[in-house]
Amino acid sequence: MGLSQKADIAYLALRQAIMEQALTPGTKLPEDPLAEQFEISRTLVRAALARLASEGLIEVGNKRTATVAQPSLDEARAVFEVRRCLEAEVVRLACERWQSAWRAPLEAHVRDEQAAAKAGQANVSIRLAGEFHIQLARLSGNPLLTRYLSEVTTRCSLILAVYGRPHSSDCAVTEHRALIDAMARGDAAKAMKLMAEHLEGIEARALIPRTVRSDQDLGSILAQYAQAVGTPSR
Amino acid sequence: MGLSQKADIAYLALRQAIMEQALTPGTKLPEDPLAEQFEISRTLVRAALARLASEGLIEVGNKRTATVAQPSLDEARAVFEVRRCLEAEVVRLACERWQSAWRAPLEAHVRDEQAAAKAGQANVSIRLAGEFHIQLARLSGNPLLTRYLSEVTTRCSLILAVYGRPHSSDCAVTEHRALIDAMARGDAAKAMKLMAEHLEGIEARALIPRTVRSDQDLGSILAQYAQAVGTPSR
DNA sequence: TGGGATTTGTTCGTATGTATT
DNA sequence: GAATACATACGAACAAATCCC
Repeated sequence: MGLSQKADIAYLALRQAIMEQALTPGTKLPEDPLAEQFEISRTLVRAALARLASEGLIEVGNKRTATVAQPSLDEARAVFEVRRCLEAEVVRLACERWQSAWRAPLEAHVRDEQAAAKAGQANVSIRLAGEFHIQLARLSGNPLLTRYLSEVTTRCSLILAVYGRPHSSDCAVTEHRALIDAMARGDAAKAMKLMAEHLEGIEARALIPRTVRSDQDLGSILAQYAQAVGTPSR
Repeated sequence: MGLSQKADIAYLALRQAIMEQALTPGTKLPEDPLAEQFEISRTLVRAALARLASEGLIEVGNKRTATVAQPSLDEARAVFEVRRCLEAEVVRLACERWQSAWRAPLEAHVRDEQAAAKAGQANVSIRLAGEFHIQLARLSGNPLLTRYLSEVTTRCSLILAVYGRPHSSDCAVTEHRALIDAMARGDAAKAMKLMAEHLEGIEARALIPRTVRSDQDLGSILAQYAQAVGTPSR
């Protein structure tokens, strides 16, 4: 929204690359290479970068080359705090408005997560885990809530890239299954409790500092994300 | 943030004009007049508009002139739903981290609200009422929570412009005072209850449809907002 | 319906600031 | 520490689409 078609592709590709930790925190994102990679002008690149910056995924400003953000511990805690609050509301609303037809697609998603985990595709696994929560948010029927949750979820992926254990699969698949069960039973209290514990687990795993890599080869990384980033998330 | 100094001024001025309902929903915002008004180029105007659009305050896209947004009833309900959730968290955290030094500034703000209300300055009154909630959010110590709450609060002002009673002062001053008292006493439960009722009242007043005006004179309206929009809100 | 004026989308060139040798 | 190279910020101009009469 607000971005043109082509700029949207660049935005989505970069966003997904960051989510999957293909672009690690600290990586520089110069406008010219990005423009060439996506075959758009710098103007559109700037629009995409501006949006990523507004969502806290990259750091820009003052004639400095944009870089993938490296959230501080304080920022990380703030993001998790807001996420707990939003996820609780999501679960509450999803339970309240639950429809039996919702169960199958959620379970299918969890199966995908499991498949990715078994296949050892850590990056895909991380992305799918995040998307599960976004799927849930959609069930709330509230587009704004969905947008906010989408933002904090993506930032959590980034935080895990900085502070999390390498290859720790973001969410335990079994916890997602338990959540679905509780919601399908209409047990809102249980579902909210499960979600709270689930997030607690993620946050605990996320607060183990480790060293960061930097300065990778942009072209080879983005090539695979440039094409067919799928349907816009909203 | 992300916007240059001059673009920031345009953003803040437009935002405040929308908050104070000086620019009513449906008003067109052509880029050229704005550029002239703020003495910046269209590039910077576009940056400011993009940000306003991302916050749901204006509608853009599809080669159409940007207009002040006219939230639908569904959107309005969604915004209030998220606001209830965020405000509850704000109050909870503000109580948890309460410091006695916070009381005086809050009470000073409420006095300003009262003065504006007595002076019959409906627009200033609406803005101050919104800013009280943003002040509260800052006390949570969570910048992300503050940003989100700031966004929904501003959108609520817009919603009141579309659906609210004319000149209904957004928040009853006495309710703000009661809220401060409860927090100062450390009575989190009471404070959260007061906030919930307070928001309920606002939402109830906001859901009375009325006709909308449109197409006003941009120049004369923006002239007063262009200068000294004060310090950036974050 | 059609045509002209207006307005947006986009590109590209220049100036300015930063980082590095 | 100064100079060079590089990347970004900004603005002017062009083309395409829309709106209005």
